[in-house]
Amino acid sequence: MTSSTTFFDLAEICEKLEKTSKRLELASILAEFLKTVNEDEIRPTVLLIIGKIFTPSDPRSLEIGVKTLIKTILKISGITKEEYSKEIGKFGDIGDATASIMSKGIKLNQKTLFEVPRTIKYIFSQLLTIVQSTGPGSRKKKEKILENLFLRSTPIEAKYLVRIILQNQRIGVYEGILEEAISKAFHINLNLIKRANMILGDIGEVARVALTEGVNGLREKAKSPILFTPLKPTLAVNADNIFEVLEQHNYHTAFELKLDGARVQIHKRGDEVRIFSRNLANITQSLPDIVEQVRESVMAKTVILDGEVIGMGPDDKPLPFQYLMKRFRRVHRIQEMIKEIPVKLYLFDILLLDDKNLIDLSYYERREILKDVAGNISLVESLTTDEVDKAEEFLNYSINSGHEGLIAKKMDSKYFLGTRGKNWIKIKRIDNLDLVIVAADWGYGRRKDWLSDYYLAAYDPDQNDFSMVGKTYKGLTDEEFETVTKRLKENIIEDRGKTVIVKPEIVVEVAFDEIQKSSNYPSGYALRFARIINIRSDKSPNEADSVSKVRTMFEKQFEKKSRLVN
DNA sequence: GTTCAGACCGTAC
DNA sequence: GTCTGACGTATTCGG
DNA sequence: CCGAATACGTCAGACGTACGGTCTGAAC
Repeated sequence: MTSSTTFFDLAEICEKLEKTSKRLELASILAEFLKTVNEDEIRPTVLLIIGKIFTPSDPRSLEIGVKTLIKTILKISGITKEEYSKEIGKFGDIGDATASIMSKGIKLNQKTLFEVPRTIKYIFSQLLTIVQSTGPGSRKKKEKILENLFLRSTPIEAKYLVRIILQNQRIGVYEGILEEAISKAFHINLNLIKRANMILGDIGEVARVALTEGVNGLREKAKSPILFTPLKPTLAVNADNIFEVLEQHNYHTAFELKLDGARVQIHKRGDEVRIFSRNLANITQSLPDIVEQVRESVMAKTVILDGEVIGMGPDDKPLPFQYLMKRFRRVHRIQEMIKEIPVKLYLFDILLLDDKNLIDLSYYERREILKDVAGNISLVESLTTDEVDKAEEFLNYSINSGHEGLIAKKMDSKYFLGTRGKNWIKIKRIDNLDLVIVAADWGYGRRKDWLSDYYLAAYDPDQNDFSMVGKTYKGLTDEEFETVTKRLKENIIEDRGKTVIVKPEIVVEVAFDEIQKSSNYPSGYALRFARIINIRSDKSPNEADSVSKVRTMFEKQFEKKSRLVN
């Protein structure tokens, strides 16, 4: 049991996992492996497996991305950038490409390689050192550590090191499978594991507690939300129409406005307020105005609140999401920006009140409690109805008020979803345009043999040219990728490696949520959440929608939304 | 020594 | 953020 | 009535837009 596992063992397990696709098998393999890991290494091991080194307890990140990684590998291997890119294209994976280069390119010093005990803990601590180094010269320092790490890696270790650093393991295992594996390894009910993961927000810590303290320890920790430890927020699934939603919820649904902002989870004890983002990052310092408001309005001793922060114009109409982003996560010139871009908090849920756990109450009960706690902070407008027409009307009201749509919440649902599935359902309105594919990127991973990411352009009749308004890789089936790739390959004008310029010929119907101002695209506009919903074989490129139509649609958005000068 | 542009990165959606 | 496909399980269908 | 077909929920992995922050290195 105490036999220590090495990074090599972990890499081998990853290799094994990557080769299997069956979910149950994945969980079994992982469970067996977890049983061999000791108390000291269980948390690092679990976090390394999913390439998610950084959690609420280690809030900062590596700040090492593809570019830096490529740079270091080039340095230690001596190959050219072109050769590396070619290799990446061949494998459709940067990890495999790196392993290939390492196995033929680098003369490893076998002695140093095996002298160094490359335990999981060691690798983890090296990565943490990278995380913790900041300030002038930190870049260089990080690269040096990386270099050393790779110089002491076998090819297979290098492969998974690369993927861990990029937080993209692609071995078929993420938190869901991991939860199953932990459940199997330590014989603990899966729902308890899921609940603990939601409350602790750290799957590595869940595994550690499961191993060291067993069911009872886990149960104790998962009992109730912990103040100042952010918990994973419930998320909503999509639906097309209101009828479908009502059916799903047995006609016991509260519809809430879906605001286009950022999710916040607010923890408060006395005067101490902390605000967390959807991904559990602490963003308190960016929102001092919200902190102040919560301090003044919420009288409860301890409380955890769930809500949305949106940009709000002086005319009381919501601001486009882009404006909010200027405020969120900001650390400089905050006071200035508070005046420039006003932000407003709306609450819609409460998870803890005066140390009492509320997540196991029904939505309805929580909402009633929230009303009393919120003081003069606005609650998200809501409507409880079982009639399609009334809900439809409310949806129109939401859209006309400049919001995204509705979110339907099952009246009797707990905050914790367990195995039940999603009890929150969102309904949005989408727009669409007919656009032309003018270029494409080769795909990655399972899409490596397809041109799978398309540059979309609107028609400009004045210039008889096409002006780009965004990219998309979403909406096509495998079969459609196959045929579109074939067609595009015949139309290649210029081959730039990863990107290919094609003759503008294929017209696609593209759905999107919003048109944004863009400095990235020549047209000056970009589509938010673009996805292809149809291949318009019946349309020729000059029948595609025009740039001026895009502009008109962009301007039209401000009939409902607010806009700030410059 | 200071300033500034650009590359790179993480993270809201 | 959206979307597709794979897997597992629950439910319905057809002989 | 039971095995086969289908429906449904969940998970993972494809990658998009935008923004600000930090570090580096060149120009002054």
